[in-house]
Amino acid sequence: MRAQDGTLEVLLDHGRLPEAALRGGETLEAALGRAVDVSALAHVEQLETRVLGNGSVATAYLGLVPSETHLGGAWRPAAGIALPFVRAAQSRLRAKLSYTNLGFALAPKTFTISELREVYVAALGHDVSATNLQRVLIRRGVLERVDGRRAPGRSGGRPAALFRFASDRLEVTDEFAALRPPR
Amino acid sequence: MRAQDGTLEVLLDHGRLPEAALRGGETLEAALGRAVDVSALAHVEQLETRVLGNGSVATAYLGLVPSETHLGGAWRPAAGIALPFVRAAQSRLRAKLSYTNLGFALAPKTFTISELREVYVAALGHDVSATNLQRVLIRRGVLERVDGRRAPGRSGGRPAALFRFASDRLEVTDEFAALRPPR
DNA sequence: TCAAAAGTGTTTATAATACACCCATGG
DNA sequence: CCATGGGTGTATTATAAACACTTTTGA
Repeated sequence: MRAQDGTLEVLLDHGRLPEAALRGGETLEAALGRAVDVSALAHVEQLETRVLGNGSVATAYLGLVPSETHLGGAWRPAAGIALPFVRAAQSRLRAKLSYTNLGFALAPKTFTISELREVYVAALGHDVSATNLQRVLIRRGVLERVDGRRAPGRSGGRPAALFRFASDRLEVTDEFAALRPPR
Repeated sequence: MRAQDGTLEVLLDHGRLPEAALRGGETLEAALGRAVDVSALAHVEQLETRVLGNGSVATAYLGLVPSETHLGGAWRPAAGIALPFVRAAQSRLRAKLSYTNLGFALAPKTFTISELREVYVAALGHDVSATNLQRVLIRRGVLERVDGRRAPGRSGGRPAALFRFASDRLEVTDEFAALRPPR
């Protein structure tokens, strides 16, 4: 999946999810490597395994492509795809954006808060305040300032500060609000 | 897994996790039914699928047994078991207790807050305040009062009110504290 | 009447949202 | 100098932990 122009998209192959058959002795990840170009994926995680109608067993993965990475193929808006695996991927993504640093896998290396906001809006499917997004992620230590500023467009405006994710590996940045251990 | 006498336990079969081979065309759940008595499980969910050393593919499930349900076999404290599947199950359980009503699958049908506290302590691995546990779960609508009280023991004390879980199916009762949609 | 266990009232802490206002730039 | 987009300061809200205190029982 990727967040492009405010929309969450899925890469399809002839109208289906990309797939590859498991060869004997091989790891699941090795088979995944034949289905997609994993070098383009900033994050991969396993979803559900199910027995399909034809009796074969399928294990689905969620792979995330940063918006600056080019990965050719038929990208389609995730909202229009009713496959259970795609639903599962969307809901997993939405949840993890809330309590981990997973945004790193969708955003470019450096970005303005406005650009990051657009990524979160695409993935979460609801509006996000740039002001609060910045403060939450800074407080959690997920975002870092980067030198320089983005020049404003033709219509003016204050130049935007640049940020990056402090880590490019999945980290749980926040415990759940409820039932945390006593001090 | 089950929470028994303040300890989280795993059911083993000859020192291993119970397992069954998948027969052609069969669902994964059907195979699961040959590995364990699923009628004793109040909740089942899939964990990870991995290729084992011998080249076979294994899909692990987490099944929860209420503490009042008798399910014979070799129950062992989960803390002493280093298997990756068991670790994954524990951490999944801990997380879901925080933001869902999953406690219904470990607790008896009706219980006092003290008894429920013991279940949560076993599963979470840290102390839990009965006072706050009650208030959080009541506020969320997860717990309901039940008529009657539990008589105190020999040493006296106020009789405890009885409660039950409002639902016996998994429900997400609380959004994550962060990044929730605007009103 | 005292110890034990259960439960309530109230304060405190934390972390998010909401919103008014200030800053920097292009035309 | 004003429209535009970026950013900060501060108030409000939500939710849970902490803790003092009250209730109800057995002996």
